[in-house]
Amino acid sequence: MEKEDFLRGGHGREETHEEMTKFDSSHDDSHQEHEHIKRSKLDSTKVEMEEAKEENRRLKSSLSRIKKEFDILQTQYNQLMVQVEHEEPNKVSSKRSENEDKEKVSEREELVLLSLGRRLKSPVPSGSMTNKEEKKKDIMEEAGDDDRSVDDNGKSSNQGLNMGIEYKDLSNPNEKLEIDHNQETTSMEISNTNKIPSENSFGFKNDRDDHEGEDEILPQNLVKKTRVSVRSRCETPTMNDGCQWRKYGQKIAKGNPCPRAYYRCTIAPSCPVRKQVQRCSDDMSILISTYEGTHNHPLPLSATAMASATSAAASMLLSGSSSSSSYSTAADLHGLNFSLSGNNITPKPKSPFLQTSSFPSSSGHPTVTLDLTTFSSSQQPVLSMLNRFNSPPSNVSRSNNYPSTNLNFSNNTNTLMNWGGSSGGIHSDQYRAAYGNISTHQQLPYHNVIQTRTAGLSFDSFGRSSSSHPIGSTQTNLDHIGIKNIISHQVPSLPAETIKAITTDPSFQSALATALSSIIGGDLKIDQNVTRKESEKSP
DNA sequence: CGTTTTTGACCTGCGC
DNA sequence: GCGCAGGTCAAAAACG
Repeated sequence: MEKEDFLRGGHGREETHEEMTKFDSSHDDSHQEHEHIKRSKLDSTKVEMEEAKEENRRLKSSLSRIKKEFDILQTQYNQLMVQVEHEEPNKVSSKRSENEDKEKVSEREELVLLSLGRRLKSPVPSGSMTNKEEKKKDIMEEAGDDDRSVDDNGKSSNQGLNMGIEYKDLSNPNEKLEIDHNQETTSMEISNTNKIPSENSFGFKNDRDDHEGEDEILPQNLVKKTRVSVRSRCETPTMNDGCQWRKYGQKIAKGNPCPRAYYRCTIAPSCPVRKQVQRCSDDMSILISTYEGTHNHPLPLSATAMASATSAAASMLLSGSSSSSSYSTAADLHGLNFSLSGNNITPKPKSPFLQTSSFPSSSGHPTVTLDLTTFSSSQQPVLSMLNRFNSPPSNVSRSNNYPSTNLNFSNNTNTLMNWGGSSGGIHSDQYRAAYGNISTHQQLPYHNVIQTRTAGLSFDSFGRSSSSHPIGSTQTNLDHIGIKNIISHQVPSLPAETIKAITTDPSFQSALATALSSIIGGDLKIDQNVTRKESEKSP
């Protein structure tokens, strides 16, 4: 018994011991592994936490910076208002005193708003009134709906970035400059406080300036006619810019065998935004999309990106025009080329910008052109980011060498811009791959990238040149992000100082920043929906 | 059947 | 005033 027990027990014990030892050792191993994994997980979590904290800090500092900027702008606005009030009596004409309302209206019109935010108008079915009535209504609304706009802003979802230019009431300081860095609303104003001269800065022949009764109409028309033209290489009939368009006409323009198609925005029934699409006669692969007007509704994010980019261009046009004496004739501005080219690899023998015979801008509208047809091999574009929203993965270089400090509008060398609807929207992994790199390399929020250095010459928010403006402290160093390249040699009438001034214009930068932010921080679902719809339309 | 596209007619502005 | 060109309208056709 004892022996048996001993043997059994001993054996059993031994066995158990062995097993225990085995178990212990294996358990130790696995435990150690487990611990190791746990520790590494913990470490990575800690790292993530640290990163999050760091990000949080950055965001906080950015927020405080933005607040400061806002304060500065508000102060400026107040000062300006005081100034305007002081100046007013000197300017008073007998007719003005007769009609003070008109005066206020014209004052409002001196302030050009590049609204990247939402500004609702009461949606009146456009079909219910004639064209003239509608135009009249537009004018009346522009002049008189300021109170409502505050209300509307409150109501709005603030998601949209309106491409285009509006007039805004000076009397509401809260609406002065509105930059929501949650990337939902960005509003930018450029005031032509220098006055739009008879031969105004856009070079319009302005017969009506003599007629004071029509003063309020003229600048309105002037701004309404400001267009932003986007040249891009695109195989599809239309460029998918995120908006929904309905074709309402087609014409064969003189000098171009390709028909010009006319589209209007159908996101909102009363949206006045129009688009013209035409192929370049010299290079059929180039699609010229010309935008005109201001969206009065929230835009899908992909559209906001394009809208902000084009707004930036329009802003540039306005800034340049209001600041440079060289803009005295239509020829100077007309065809101001907002070329987004980087280092042109293949120099063009003849600038396509100058082929105005087939160019939409030939109609006499001041037009800014974003040229997305010239490429740079080393620089990553802002607008190719837009492209990412719409292009199939094969068309997008999965760049691991994103020079986040050297953003450019130009596209990748061999990438054909594919804005067309054949794509199904951005692939999120692609998006992550692209922008993950930015964060890996530098992890800079866009405004950190933007606000890097102070440029010597700047514009104030009203388009006037100033060398020591408070905003200068937050100047974008556009050189730093490669945006200097957007002013190309194709703007011969602009002096270098002006070019620098334009590119350092805070308004311009804001718009760019918004464009960037709306791209980088965007919610892709909306975009995908829109893109899907667009792709369904495409043949 | 509702929406979009097509397309000829019409409107508007501009130059002569 | 006329002609031209750009832009828009709206009915019909096409489409989903």
